[in-house]
Amino acid sequence: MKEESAPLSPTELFTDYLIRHKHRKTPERYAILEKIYSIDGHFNAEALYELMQNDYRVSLATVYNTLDLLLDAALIVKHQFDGQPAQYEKALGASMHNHSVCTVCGRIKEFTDKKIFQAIQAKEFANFKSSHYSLYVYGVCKKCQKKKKQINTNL
Amino acid sequence: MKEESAPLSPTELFTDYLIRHKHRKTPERYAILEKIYSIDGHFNAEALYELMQNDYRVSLATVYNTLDLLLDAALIVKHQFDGQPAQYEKALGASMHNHSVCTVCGRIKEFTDKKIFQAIQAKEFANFKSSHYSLYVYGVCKKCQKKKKQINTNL
DNA sequence: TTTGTTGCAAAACGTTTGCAGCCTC
DNA sequence: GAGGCTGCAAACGTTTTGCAACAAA
Repeated sequence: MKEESAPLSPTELFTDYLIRHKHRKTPERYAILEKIYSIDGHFNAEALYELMQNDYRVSLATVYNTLDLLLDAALIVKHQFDGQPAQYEKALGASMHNHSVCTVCGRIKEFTDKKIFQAIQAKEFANFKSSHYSLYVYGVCKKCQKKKKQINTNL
Repeated sequence: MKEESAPLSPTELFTDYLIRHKHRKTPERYAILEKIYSIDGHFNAEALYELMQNDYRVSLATVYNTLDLLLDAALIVKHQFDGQPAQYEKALGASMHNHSVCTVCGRIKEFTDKKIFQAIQAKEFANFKSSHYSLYVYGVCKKCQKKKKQINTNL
């Protein structure tokens, strides 16, 4: 059985990145990466920091430092939803998805759409090498539609 | 000449919104709206505040307050690019555009694409009434591609 | 007259930074 | 052994808040 182009694990990719950029391979960094890849869905720096306290204790500063490295290594993705602190999620193993954001309650849901994906993938830039994208569709969720209707009726 | 469905001006729409939501029609709010609609492209709260000092003086708190109202009234759009303070832009009269963001230098450019636009417009949600969207394509701009190449070569 | 809005300054918040000691290389 | 990395706490910059005075309704 041939093994050409076996997919590299997040850890292997991170090691690769650290070596290439002449950064040190500290236990803190690997502990954070592992924790992140055990999380499904979004998380923020603070929440990750709290989670870490249970097993491998690291400072919040190191969490931020490592998140920056992982971002640069394209192992995680960062989202900045309105009033909230920055949200992160793993970049590997998760399906490519978009986000719908309720402008009233802030609720965020994920969705996928083949046509949208293809249209964006097909886009060619003259002076720009694109790597990934974030699409946020804003609107009002079902729950909040009711509330809004009341306001408009009461005018 | 018939005049059915004459397009309402930002000011008219704002008045409408304020009345509907039982908010007061203060001169500060209209001054801010007017200033915003005189700006082409992005701006942040601080920059808007500075600009206002020249004609109608308002406090920074009022700027933030009014930006929130205009956001809710869908008269402006808000963007949260990475390290930067929140960026705003008028929602009416501007062409629907997307943003490409260089992950190295942070440079942001606008672009339009009919197919992407149509694909997103066509998307139907089961429990969500969409109103607008933001698409951020991340990658590396030409200038920064050179720098990166150097790093990877030097490894 | 009532009460939402303003300006001001202080506080809050997420994130970054400076520095001494530590640990990878 | 040298220099990058860590933890800690203090600093930072943006945004929010509390409050007294003001003004729209």
